[in-house]
Amino acid sequence: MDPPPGLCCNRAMPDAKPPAAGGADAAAPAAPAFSPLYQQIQALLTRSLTLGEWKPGEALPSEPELAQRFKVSQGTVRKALDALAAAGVLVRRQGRGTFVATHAEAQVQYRFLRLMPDQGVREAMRRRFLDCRRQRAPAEVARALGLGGGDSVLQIRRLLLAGEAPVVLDDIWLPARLFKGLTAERLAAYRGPMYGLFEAEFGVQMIRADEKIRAVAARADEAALLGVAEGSPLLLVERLSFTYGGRPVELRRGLYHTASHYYRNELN
Amino acid sequence: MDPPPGLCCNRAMPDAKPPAAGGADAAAPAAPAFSPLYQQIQALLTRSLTLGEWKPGEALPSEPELAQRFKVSQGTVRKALDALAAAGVLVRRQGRGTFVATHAEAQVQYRFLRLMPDQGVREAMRRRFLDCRRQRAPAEVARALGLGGGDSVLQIRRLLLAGEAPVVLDDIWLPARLFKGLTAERLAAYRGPMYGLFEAEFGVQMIRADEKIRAVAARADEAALLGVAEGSPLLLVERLSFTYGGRPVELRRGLYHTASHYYRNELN
DNA sequence: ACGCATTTGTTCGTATGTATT
DNA sequence: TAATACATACGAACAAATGCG
Repeated sequence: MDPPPGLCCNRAMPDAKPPAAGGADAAAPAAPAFSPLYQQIQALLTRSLTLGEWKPGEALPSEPELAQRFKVSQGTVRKALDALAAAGVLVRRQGRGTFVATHAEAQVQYRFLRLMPDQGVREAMRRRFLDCRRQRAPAEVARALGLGGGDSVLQIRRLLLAGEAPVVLDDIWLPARLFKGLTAERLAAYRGPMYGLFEAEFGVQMIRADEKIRAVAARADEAALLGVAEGSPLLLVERLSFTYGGRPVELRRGLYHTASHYYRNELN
Repeated sequence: MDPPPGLCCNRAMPDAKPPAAGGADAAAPAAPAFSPLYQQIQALLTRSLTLGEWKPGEALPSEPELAQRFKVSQGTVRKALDALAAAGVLVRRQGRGTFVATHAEAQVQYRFLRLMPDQGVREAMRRRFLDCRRQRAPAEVARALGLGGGDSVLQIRRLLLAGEAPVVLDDIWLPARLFKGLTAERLAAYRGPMYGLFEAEFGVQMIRADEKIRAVAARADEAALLGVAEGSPLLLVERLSFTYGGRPVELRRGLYHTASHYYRNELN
C-alpha cells in the first residue's frame, strides 16, 4: 500500500486502510476494505460512465491520457479497461480506441437475445407493440426492481415475429421515473433494438442481466397471441436487467415459442 | 515478427510466416496464419494438457519455470495462463499455484448444471441410474459427435432427484471407444459428479459445452419417470460437450421439471 | 498511392505486494 | 521466519490497425 518508488500522491482514492493487522484471520468474504489500484481506476471509470461523461458508442480518452489523468501508469489503466471490456461495458478496437458498449450497433444487435432459428442464420425480427401503460407497480415487480410501494411502472407488451409467425411475447416493466414520456408510438417509431432506445433517449444502459428459465403451459390469451394451442409448452424467460452499480432497471417476462427456434447458451 | 532485442531463438513455434505482403488486403477472416506469442504458448499448454502432462486438479509448473521452458518472459506466460483461466481450463490460486480445472471438486461441483431451486441454496442431488447400454450410434448422435456410421456409443439414462422428487431425466451418449468399460455399476459407485469420473477414469475432460434449450410436452414414459402428468411442459436441454481442441465427446438430452427449479443464466 | 500520426496490442524487464506452506 | 507462488505496478519499446493528409 505504500506509494510506488516514483512520485508522491500516487493514490487515486482517498486512502485505503492497511489490511487489519492482528485478530483472527477469518477474513469476512465481503470485506476486502481496500482494493488494487487498477480496481480503483475501474471504479472511477465506472462512475464517469454512470455520470454520462462518455455516452454509448463514444470513444474514451486514449490510454496515455487516462494514465495522466489518474496519475498511474498506462499498464494500470490498461488493466482497468481490459476488465471493463471483459465485463462487456467497453469495447476495444485496435488502432481506433476504446468505446462505450452499446445495444444500438448492427454488429452486436440483440446482445441479450439468445433465441436462434433452427435453420438459417439469425435475422432481425419484426416487432409489434400491443400495449404500453403506466400503472402502480405490482408487489412482485416492485420488489424485483427495488421500488417503493407507491412507485409506478410502465408496462409494455409486444410480440416478436419471424416472418409472419409470432415467436416471442414479452411483458416488460420499467420504473416510470426513469422513462418519462415513453409511449407505444415512440417505441414503434424507433429503429433498432429497444435497449438502444433506452440508451439514446433515456440514458439508461443495460450492462448485465440475470435470467430464470422454465417451461410452462400457454394460457388462453398467451396462446392466442402466439398462435399456438392453449396448453402448449412455452419457454418462460424472466429477465432482470441491471445498469451501472448493479441497479435493477428492467423486469421482463418473455414467452418463447420454441418449435422452430431455440434458446442458445454456452457453458464453460 | 523479429526476435525481441534479448537473446536469439525466442520463437516457441517452428516459425510463423510474415503476414502475406502484397496482394489484396482482403484478409480471409479464418486465415491469420500466425498468432501472437502468448497465443502460441497457450496452444502449447493446451497440447500438454491434452497429452495429460498435467492431470485435472494438479498444479502446473510455476510461471518462471514455464517462462524458462518456452523461452519467453514471465509476463507472456502469464497472459497465456490468464487466457486459459478465463476459458475455465485452468484455475489460478494466489500463493499456491496454477491448477488444471476439474469437475471433481466440491467448490465447483456441477460446473455445467445451471439448475437452481426456487427456495434455498443448491444442494447435491441424488442420482439414480436407469440404464447403460452399448449400441450403434443413431444417425443424429453420430453426426453430433462426429462419429462414423459403424461406431458404437454408450447410452446412459439417469434421474436426478431433489429429496424424493425427480427433477431431471438425462439421456447421455458417449463414444464407446473413449469410455471402454464404463458400466452402470461403476457410475453408481462413483462419488461426485459424472464429469469427475470421466476425468479420473477415462482421461476425458469436458472444457466447454453448447446448449440448446426448448420447452416440450412430456411424453408418457418421460412423464412417468419424472412423476408429472403426460403433456406437462418440460425444459429440454440438449448439450454438446467438448474436450480440448473443440472435439465433441458427449451428447446429452436433459428433461428438466421446472416447477420448483429454474435454469439460471447470466447475460453480459 | 503513400506515408504519417494515433491508438490499441504485444512483449520484454524489473520491483514489490500478498497469500500459502 | 523463510521460501515459494501468484498478483500488482511501473516503464519501455515495437507491432499492427486505423484514419487522414
